Amino acid sequence: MPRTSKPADVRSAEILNAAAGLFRQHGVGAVSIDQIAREAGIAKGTFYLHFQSMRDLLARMAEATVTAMAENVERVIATSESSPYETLVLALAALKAVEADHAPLAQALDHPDNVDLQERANIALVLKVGPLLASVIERGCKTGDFAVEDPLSTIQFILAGQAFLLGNPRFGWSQDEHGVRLMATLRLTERALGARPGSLVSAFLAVLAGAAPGSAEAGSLQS
Amino acid sequence: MPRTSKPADVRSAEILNAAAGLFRQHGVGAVSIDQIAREAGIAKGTFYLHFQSMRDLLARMAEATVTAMAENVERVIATSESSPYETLVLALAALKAVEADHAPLAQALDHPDNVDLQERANIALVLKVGPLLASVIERGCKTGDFAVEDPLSTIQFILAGQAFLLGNPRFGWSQDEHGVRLMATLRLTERALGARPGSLVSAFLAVLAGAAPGSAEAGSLQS
Amino acid sequence: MPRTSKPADVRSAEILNAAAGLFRQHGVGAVSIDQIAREAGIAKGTFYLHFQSMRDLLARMAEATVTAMAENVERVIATSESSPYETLVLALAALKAVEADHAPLAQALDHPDNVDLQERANIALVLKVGPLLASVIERGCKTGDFAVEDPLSTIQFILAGQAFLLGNPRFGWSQDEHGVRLMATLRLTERALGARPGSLVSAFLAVLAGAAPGSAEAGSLQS
Amino acid sequence: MPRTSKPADVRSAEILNAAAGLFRQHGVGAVSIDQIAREAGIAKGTFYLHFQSMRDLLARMAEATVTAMAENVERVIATSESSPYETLVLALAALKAVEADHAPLAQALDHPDNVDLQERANIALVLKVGPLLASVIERGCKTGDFAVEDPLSTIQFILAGQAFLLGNPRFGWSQDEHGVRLMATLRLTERALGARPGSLVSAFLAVLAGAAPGSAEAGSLQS
DNA sequence: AATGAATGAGTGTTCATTCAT
DNA sequence: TATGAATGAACACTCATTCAT
Repeated sequence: MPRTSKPADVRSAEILNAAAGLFRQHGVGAVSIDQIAREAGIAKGTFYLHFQSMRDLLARMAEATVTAMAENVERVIATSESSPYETLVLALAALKAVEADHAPLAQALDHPDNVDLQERANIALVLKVGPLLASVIERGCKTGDFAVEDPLSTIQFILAGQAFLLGNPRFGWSQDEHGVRLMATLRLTERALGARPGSLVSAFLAVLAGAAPGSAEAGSLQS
Repeated sequence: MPRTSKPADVRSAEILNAAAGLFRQHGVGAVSIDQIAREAGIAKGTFYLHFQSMRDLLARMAEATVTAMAENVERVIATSESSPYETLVLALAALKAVEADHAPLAQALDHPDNVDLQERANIALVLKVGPLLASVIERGCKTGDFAVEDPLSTIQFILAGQAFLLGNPRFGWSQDEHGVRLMATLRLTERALGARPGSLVSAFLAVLAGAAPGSAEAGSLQS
Repeated sequence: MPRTSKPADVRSAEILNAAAGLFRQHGVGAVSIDQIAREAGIAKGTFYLHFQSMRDLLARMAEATVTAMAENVERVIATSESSPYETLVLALAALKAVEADHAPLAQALDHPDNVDLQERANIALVLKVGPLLASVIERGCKTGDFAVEDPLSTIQFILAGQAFLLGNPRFGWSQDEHGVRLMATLRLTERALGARPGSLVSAFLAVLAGAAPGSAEAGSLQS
Repeated sequence: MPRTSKPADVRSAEILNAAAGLFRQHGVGAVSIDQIAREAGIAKGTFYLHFQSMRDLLARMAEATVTAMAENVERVIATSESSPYETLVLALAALKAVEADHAPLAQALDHPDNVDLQERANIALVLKVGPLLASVIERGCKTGDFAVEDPLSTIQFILAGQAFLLGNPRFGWSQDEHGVRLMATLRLTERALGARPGSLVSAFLAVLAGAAPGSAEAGSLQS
């Protein structure tokens, strides 16, 4: 009822945050625009001043998340002065960090019902982040750390498998099952990249033990 | 209006088939129970005699599909007398065959809107078919054809990556892009399984050149 | 809340009547489907079981009204054994009678806001009833009672003028003003049809004084 | 954003014109105040500085149109030195001219959805222009050119019939059908006014053949 | 006199589910 | 078992109007 005017981008962000919170609690499919407006402290009509439709909201939320992820990864790559091994692991960890930073936005993607939203992000991730990581691998190929024929296709496959197998809450892995699969993923990645056996695994453990960028329990990108 | 009584399982199968056809055409989200009932030639109320809800229908449809896939793979494995290489490739081909044979049920999963349904199937696939293929790999480890520490986790990751990266219509890969990623996937699989370089790729090409195994012997989904 | 099932045509008629009543009170533009459903004692969803949309309702209501008018006029013409003069006047009176018979359906057209609805009826009236009356006039031309070159165009013009000038509540004529215009209309019609001066006027007065078919205060067709 | 201040009547006229243009394109029912404001180059709030509501806008637009028509007719009558026949025909032509000159305002009334607006104009026309033409007819009665008892009622009926039957796009007359009805109308008018057979028809044809009077000298609606 | 972001009641429509027959 | 008319909560979205600036 009190009429508070705010810059468009601030309002958009508030709505996006309100929506993300509700999505996390109930899943995208169970949240109405009415609820979002209420949560954001605005009238229903105001929602439509900033978003064309629910679909529009979803798209923009997914885009914002992946953009943040790509930016994070890019920064890490540009900054890193370590070996390709560690750069790759740092980049993967940076990906995970977005979930902590952009909470609850990123976490909204976790709900079992949000497959649609999650998928948009995953696909954009494979397409946007894939090339970034491929460049790291190519560098590794020159240094002799890696040996792959088709870095882009390979890393995209790995991102896809990881996003789907480890990032999907529906599998309902126990912590142990998750750990086993994470290790298998790292070993698979080592082999796929033609890296020295154990190299990525140890680099990953080193990062975990070290500055642990992003989140302590790091391990999966999406979940 | 003609009141035809049928055994419960026959009716269920008819409804499932009617639904699959509509899902393929319009996507799950755009199909109402009204339409399904009409397509199945029954009254709306009758639908609820056989399915508790739309959610129930979706779950059972996904389950039926994956069950058929698992049965197909199992049959291939039990029958095959070839090397583990070829058995594995035959099994993967049998998996794909279900999509062709069990149309329109299997194909319904292809529609962009049906991610939810598709995912249920993919997850069940990873959980059900993964162990079957893992057993083939274990056999290969004993014969020295493969060398992996954790066959189950590894093949599950690969199934996941493949299901997501190659099975998802939203990526919109061109035929070329698809081919590149398929080859990268096979090479990645070779390495991940510790197989001789080129072995899987050539086995796969051999199968392709051969009798296109799998599709011919496929059974019916609802049987 | 009590679930009462009725034949489709009965329900349709009930809804039509409920709608007509509300339209008369508030005008078509101010009546929501919610209100109609409440008035008809059904759930909102039930409305859509019988009418595709509000537009559909309007169209069917207008059609029903005009159909009744045309049938009334046709019956009068078929039955009448009087002179063309009287037949014509009787037919015009029968038109008016529909308002009494089909109340409140016909009266709904009276509200100032219902121009759209009213117009559909008026147009259908001109097109459907025009030819019927034209046939009477043609008969009159042969008997020498009338003398017109183009009976159809002429009577359609007269129906149009009368529907608009006398049937439109927005003019807000006083009873006197209305009477003056009615008489002028009759004299104009006499002349337009080439009838003997005073003939129609007196026939009209005779009908009024006689059996007064339809409604006592007859005089205008639409209002 | 540029805050341009203008006299109230200029702004009103601009808004009226903007609205008329949109009404013509989309029909009154499909035009929002948002659109009108945008078209007029003002903010939404400014609209309400000049018009109380949409209803108000419609009423004033109809009034403006008819006022222009009445002024046109009055000017013709005052100026004309011809016979009552020709004066009458000239006046009727001047009426039609407004539709051409005051486009898009006048033409907005032509859209099928704008019946409400059209009607307001038609009614005002009958009430305002009717008396003007009646005076011409009265003059004609004195000169013996016409012979009518009640000039006002008669000409009002004729205006009504003509406005409704010939001015209503919903009838969908073909050009031929329209022509037939126009001629019938003229003959009917001759008879109704007691004019010499053929007199009006030939006067009308003469005017058509002449300088297409009316359109040239028409004034501006908002002036 | 002008702005335009904010309001919120209101709309038409859908559809999973129920239940009297 | 089967029917299908009836239900009604829920939904996305619109738009005339207000008011703080």
